[in-house]
Amino acid sequence: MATLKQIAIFAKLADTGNMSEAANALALTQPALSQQLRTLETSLGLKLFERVPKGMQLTPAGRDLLSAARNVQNAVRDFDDAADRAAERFVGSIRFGVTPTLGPYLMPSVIKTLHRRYPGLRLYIREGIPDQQHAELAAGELDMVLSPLPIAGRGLAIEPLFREPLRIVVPPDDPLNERPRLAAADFAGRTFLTLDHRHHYHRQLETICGHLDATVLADYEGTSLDAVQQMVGSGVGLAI
Amino acid sequence: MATLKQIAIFAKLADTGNMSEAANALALTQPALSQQLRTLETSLGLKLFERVPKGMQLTPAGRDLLSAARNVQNAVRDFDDAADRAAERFVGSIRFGVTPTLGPYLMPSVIKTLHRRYPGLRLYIREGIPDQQHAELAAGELDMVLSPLPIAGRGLAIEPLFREPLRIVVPPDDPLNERPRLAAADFAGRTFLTLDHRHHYHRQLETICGHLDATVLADYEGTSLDAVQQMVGSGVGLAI
DNA sequence: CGCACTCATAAGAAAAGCTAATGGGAGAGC
DNA sequence: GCTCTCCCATTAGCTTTTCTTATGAGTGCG
Repeated sequence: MATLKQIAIFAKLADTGNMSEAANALALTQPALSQQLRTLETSLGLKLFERVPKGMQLTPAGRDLLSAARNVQNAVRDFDDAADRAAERFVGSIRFGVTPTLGPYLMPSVIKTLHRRYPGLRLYIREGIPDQQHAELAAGELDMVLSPLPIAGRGLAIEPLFREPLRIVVPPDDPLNERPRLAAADFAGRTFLTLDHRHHYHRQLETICGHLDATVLADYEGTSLDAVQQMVGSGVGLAI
Repeated sequence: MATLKQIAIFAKLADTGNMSEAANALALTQPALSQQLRTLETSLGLKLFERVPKGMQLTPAGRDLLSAARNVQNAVRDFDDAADRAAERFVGSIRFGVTPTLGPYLMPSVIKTLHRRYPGLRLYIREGIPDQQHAELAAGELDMVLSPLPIAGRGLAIEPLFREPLRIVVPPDDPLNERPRLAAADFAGRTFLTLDHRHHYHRQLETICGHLDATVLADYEGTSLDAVQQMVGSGVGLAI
């Protein structure tokens, strides 16, 4: 029997035409998505996608099924909405903590959507260090938090939203740009910029630099990724 | 996140108002259904049913959600139907083996439904002993089989449909009818009627009679449950 | 001819789900 | 008023499913 997850995978894959991309968008890994798709195709008894070298392409049968799949997703969304209304969630105020590494990029559209769908909702958004916000969450000073995983959750409801690959930021005149492919050794001795050291991001970076024989620049700890990127542009160091 | 199984449980429970009954109809046990319902109510953040002494009664919130739940089920059914059409299943002929213990009671409505929804389908129905039909299935002489579980499946696709409790059949003038409650010892020395000994049902009965210190009547092996019931009525023995 | 991008597969680990057994509470009947 | 009976809830252990990490294999491109 088809599951909701399989239907979500089917729909997202039809949108992206790319397994890895669809998997990231659904907070899964590519093999997990591959398996689920195979399970779905087997249980339906038909092939939904043609595997072409550059990705996945809907078969005629897949095209026929896609609208039915979206209908299912809409029906589920309506169900959830009805539950939200019945529980009278999304009225009153919600105190929402976001991390500076994600907030500036996601919140604008989130705020817009929430305002449109829940006019009775007042949203208080506060940026801050994840660890501190987790403490505030536990203390009841925040209602929810948008934060990088993993989180040590003690009684928290955690919902993975998506996965996102890390990328290295290199200034335009850097010799690394000449290299066709980068290996770990290429970064030996280089310096990386970071955010405030209490960020999850900072600890990740230290781990990575340990593997790379690179150092973390201690002088400056920015609070926004944009600032860090600017500094990379002026040649102070690299960033991730 | 709500799952399709939880939505099915919600809907069936609203129909029956009784957990055990809903569980049987969904081929589950009562605790499994109870857990899933609790998970659903928790994740929705609201109580769907009021637990009253005589069963489960929809709350106002539950009533609001019920139609949305049915919409989801309809959307899924449409999806499956679209898959069936795309795969061109249900055209041509299907050879369908049924066991005599289930066939006479289920097939009439099944046949009607299939004819209505798939006019292009020709259905050949054959009654027979489960073991023999399993062999025919493996040999490609049958396409599908309706049969009691469990089945030793070697490459078969098995779909549990429902659970059904066993009941004891006692003739009207039997002293057992006087007893308010029956214990295993009450059946010591009694005789039970059975079907053909190759039925799964027969083996079940032998196991049960072993526990009860009762005997299985060897003289007659009927082929239909109705016949057995008739014989119980004429005082030949008991049945299950 | 190797590189870079796909998706598929395998093995081990983690999580979810199920069953069987049991408990507890509220009516119904004697 | 007491017991019986019919509910649903809970627990513990097991089975099944699902995920992740690591790896393979095919195809177009420079």
